[in-house]
Amino acid sequence: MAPPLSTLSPSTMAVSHFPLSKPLYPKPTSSTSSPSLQCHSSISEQLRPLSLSLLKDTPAHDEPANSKPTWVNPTKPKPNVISLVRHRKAKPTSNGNPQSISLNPTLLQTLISIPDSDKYLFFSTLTEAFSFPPSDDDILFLLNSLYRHPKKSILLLEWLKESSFVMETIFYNLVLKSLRNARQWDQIDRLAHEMLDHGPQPDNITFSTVISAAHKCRRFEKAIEWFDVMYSAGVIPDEVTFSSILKVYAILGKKEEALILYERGRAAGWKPDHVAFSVLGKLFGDAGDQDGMLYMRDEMKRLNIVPNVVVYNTLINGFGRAGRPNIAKELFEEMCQLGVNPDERTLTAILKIYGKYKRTRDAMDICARMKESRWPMDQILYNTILTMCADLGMDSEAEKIFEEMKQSHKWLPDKWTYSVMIKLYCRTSKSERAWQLLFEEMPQRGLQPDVTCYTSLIDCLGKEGRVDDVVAAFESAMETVPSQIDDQLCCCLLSTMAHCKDEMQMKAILACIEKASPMLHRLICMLWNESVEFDEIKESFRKLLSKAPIYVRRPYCNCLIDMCTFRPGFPLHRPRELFHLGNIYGLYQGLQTRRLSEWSVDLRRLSIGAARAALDDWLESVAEAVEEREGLPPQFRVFTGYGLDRFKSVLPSYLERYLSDTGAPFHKSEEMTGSFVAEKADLLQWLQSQGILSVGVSEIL
DNA sequence: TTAGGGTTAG
Repeated sequence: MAPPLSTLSPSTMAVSHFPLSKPLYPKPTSSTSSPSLQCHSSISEQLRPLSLSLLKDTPAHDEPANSKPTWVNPTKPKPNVISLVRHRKAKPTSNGNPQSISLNPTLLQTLISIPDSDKYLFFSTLTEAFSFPPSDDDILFLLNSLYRHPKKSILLLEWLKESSFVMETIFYNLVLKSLRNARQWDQIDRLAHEMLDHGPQPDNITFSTVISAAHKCRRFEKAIEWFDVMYSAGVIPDEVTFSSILKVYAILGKKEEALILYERGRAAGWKPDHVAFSVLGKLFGDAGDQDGMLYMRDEMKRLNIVPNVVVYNTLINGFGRAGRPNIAKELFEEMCQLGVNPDERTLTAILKIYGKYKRTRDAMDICARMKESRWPMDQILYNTILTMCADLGMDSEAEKIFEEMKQSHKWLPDKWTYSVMIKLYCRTSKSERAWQLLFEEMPQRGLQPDVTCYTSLIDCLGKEGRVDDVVAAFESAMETVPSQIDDQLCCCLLSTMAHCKDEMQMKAILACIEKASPMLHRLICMLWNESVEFDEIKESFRKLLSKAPIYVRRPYCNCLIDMCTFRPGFPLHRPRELFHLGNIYGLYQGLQTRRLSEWSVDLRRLSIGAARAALDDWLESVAEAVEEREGLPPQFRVFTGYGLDRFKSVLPSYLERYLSDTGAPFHKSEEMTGSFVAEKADLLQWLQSQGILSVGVSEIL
């Protein structure tokens, strides 16, 4: 008998019944940061008692953790959360016509050529083709062949019903698959309900297909709904259905729900397979949750499951995303030692990580082994190697690979390749070459540049102060990829404004911004207007940020501060107002540090205007601390960073000049490159001389 | 596609 829905429904079994105020496994403290695959067994140990307390209404499960899963005795009560036996695929037998007739070879083509709307012709063609009831094999052949013709699949099903054929679940399942391929959710939902109401009885495959169809049609709520329906219909999901629904939880970021479902399955004796582990691995990896991934590894060890290539790929990607290149490397070497051959995706994952974390030696090692071991290659991997060279500053190697691709018959450069090369040339300020690739070579090869190509070029041209060329590149982007114009490109336009020489140039960029983002244009007009007050700016800025992706929010704020700092005409208080807003929205966390021996401000990752605002803000906070009679350290430090190339040295040079021009008593630190220090007495006296500090310094010193 | 589930690039 099916268990009551209230105890099994995933929507109720998760958060509503078991609110989790704490994570399911403990996070390591910041002092224990050494990455090791061996030291985390305690996580699962600590998870175990918690899981048992959560799972009171599941069948008793008193075996040791490392015993093999066991539900093999059919006299024991069947687990009611997950069926441990996978649904058996068996051909239907009820239509009593075991011998397949040889189908007219032209029948299929005839059926496909009939217009979808001509139901009469479709039916009469079928009736004519079969002088006696068709065999199940014939029907299955036709349904499989009509996979890419969903409307015809439905018509065939209707003809079978009208012909009083005994309908089998498998026929419906095949039609559902055809509809899933065509992403026709409403039809799928209708057909599945028809099965529930009138038969044939939906089985595990029906529900798995419906759930994965909801996933593919991005109707995630429907996937969860049908998982509930499955239990209420008395069909117990097996491991395939479990993986399908876990995948849906993963996409929705419902980590707790996924883990609780997983634990319930485990408590019922389920031994998850590679697919389930790769779904969980992706879930944890996307969340940057390394403890989750390590817990998963422990689980696999306990169950004596050696990860396959897909699980390794998932974990390597996940640890790369979580900022743990050493663990990713350990996993890669482990799989090679175990004889699990890396595939294209594995190599893509590990080389991406080595590029991102500047692991040149490791990257070269992999490239050498790729040649020796004849590891596989594909287009994405080829482009990833190119990206890696660019990330590692190996520009001449990147150019060599690019030229090889142009000569190649197999791995021709695509728009991704060009995007990498354009970015590389823009980074090294070779805007002419980037321009040539975008406007000449790509069209010659029939490649349509995407927005990232334009964004790289506009950013570079803007930094070089080539405003007319920025406008020309933007106009081209508006013409070719108008729907792709995004916040990142808007940011580059904003940043160009700070480099405008005159009002005419500024108006030209403003006109671009108006076309790209009317919302941003409105905010700029408000910032310009002295009579617009802080609260109005705040609301307009909030609207802009809330629709922008997270990674663009801080650059947006930086660029707006730069514009208000360096363009004449903006009210003088705007930069500090915007910096204050940036703080309110959490864009500038962790800039200031207070230790007993030293207070400091880190300006290294800010734009010039934002750095100036942050420095002024910090100096004021020091003055406030003095006025509040807080204990002060003997020394104060400003981190400005140091730049080796033209672009990276702009901020440190500016800040050095700014500190010097204001007469602030900061001098270059000898023991820490890229920072300036001041003694307490000198700084307080200067703060008082500038009117920033109102109390008398002699009282304090 | 051969009745159902998994992993790659700015």
